[in-house]
Amino acid sequence: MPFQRLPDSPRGHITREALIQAALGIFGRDGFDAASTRAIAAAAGANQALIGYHFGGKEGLYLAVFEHIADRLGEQVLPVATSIKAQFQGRGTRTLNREARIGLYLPPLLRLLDTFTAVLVGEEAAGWARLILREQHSPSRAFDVLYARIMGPLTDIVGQLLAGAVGGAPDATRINLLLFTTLGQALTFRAARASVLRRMGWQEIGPRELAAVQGQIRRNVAAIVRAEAGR
Amino acid sequence: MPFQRLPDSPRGHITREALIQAALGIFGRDGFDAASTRAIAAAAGANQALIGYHFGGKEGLYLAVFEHIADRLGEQVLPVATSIKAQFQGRGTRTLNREARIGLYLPPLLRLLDTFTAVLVGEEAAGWARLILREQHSPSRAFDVLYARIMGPLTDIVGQLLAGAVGGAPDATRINLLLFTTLGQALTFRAARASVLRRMGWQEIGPRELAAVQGQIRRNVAAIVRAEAGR
DNA sequence: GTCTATAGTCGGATAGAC
DNA sequence: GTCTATCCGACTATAGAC
Repeated sequence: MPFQRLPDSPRGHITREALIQAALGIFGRDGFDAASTRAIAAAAGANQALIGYHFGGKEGLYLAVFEHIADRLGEQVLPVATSIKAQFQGRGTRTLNREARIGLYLPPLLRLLDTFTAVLVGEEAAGWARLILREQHSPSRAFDVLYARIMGPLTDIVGQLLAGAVGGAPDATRINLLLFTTLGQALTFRAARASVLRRMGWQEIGPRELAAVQGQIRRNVAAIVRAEAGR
Repeated sequence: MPFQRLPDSPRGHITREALIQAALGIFGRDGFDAASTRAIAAAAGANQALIGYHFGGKEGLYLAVFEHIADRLGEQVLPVATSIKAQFQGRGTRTLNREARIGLYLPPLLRLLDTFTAVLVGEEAAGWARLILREQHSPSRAFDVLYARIMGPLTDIVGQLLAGAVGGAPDATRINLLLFTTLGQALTFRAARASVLRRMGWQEIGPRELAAVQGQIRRNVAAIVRAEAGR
């Protein structure tokens, strides 16, 4: 007996979503402090007082924006990540030799990094980046949301793949250093974007440039993993 | 006949410096928008109206802060960089074989990266980072100052060392991709600091942690360079 | 749930005395 | 060069009608 579930009070729900969407854009463009609730309300086509009603205030809206970011990021990178994870469920690595380990774990690692890089330099992440980097500098409750839902699961999986490829415990310091130096290779193209564009002479990081970046990261990570596995 | 040179109007000069110093701290902690000229003046022990007098306004002070950052960064990384550069003045790379190139260019590259990493994760860069990352997202005139005086020269030298080690033109796309993926390995530990600390279980990135990071980056870059030079 | 109106604050800039 | 005093705009939050 299939029937359409009614969203609880449709009007309010629509307003909420519009405000979050607008806030994402304005917070992302101007940063938390420079963004005004007036501008957000205007962009959402909603009344400024409704921010107080729906989210309690500017900070509450900011937190709701991070929930939204976590949703979207989760949709984009976690499916790839968890499908890979499932593939290796409960598989021991002790029995494999060096070449077998690399052959098994490196390809999915490189695929996951491709996805991560694409999301990171993509259009949509531009606004998120400013907010996320702000949280990295002075973490608030929003960082907890982000870490629990995205950073944690993501680093877990990349760490497991790295550990599988080079051998060792997934949470050992050595693997974690490998992990962050690996992710950092992609992160630069977002965090140091202006410097990259200026030196490269690029106007944007479009599909062509993305492919070049992904290729370089692939080669780098392959080289690193082979070197680290070689002892 | 040695005599003390009088700074041009001593009082004003002292006030200027105090304001810049205070602004560095407050802009760095709170960001440009959240920082107030009142708080900066208070921290400097100066009068709020003097910001207008000396710098024309908040934005002028912000720019002056970047000049200061460029000064300090220049003192910390450029000496190492230029001493290395002098060492390779006018040296051609065509005549060297693979092993000779690596032996010649890799060690100074790794030394320079050590310095870069140390400065980046160091205490003093904490405040700068927020401001610099903001400029990477939406570059203003302050970015021009920073790029011309620091990022440009630094990337030039690292690019030359990489080009020397793997062979090729220093400004080719391939070298530039190598360059940014290399620098990015250090950048993460500043830009994604909160995530690093949480996953690593570190309280701070002190001398011990810095050494571990530097070691990993050394091994990574060595592996990458050897792989890239190998064709 | 949505609106108007406004209270209450705080910010950057600046005039003008010293 | 430095200070006090103040202007004026912009902001967030909220009271209260609908």
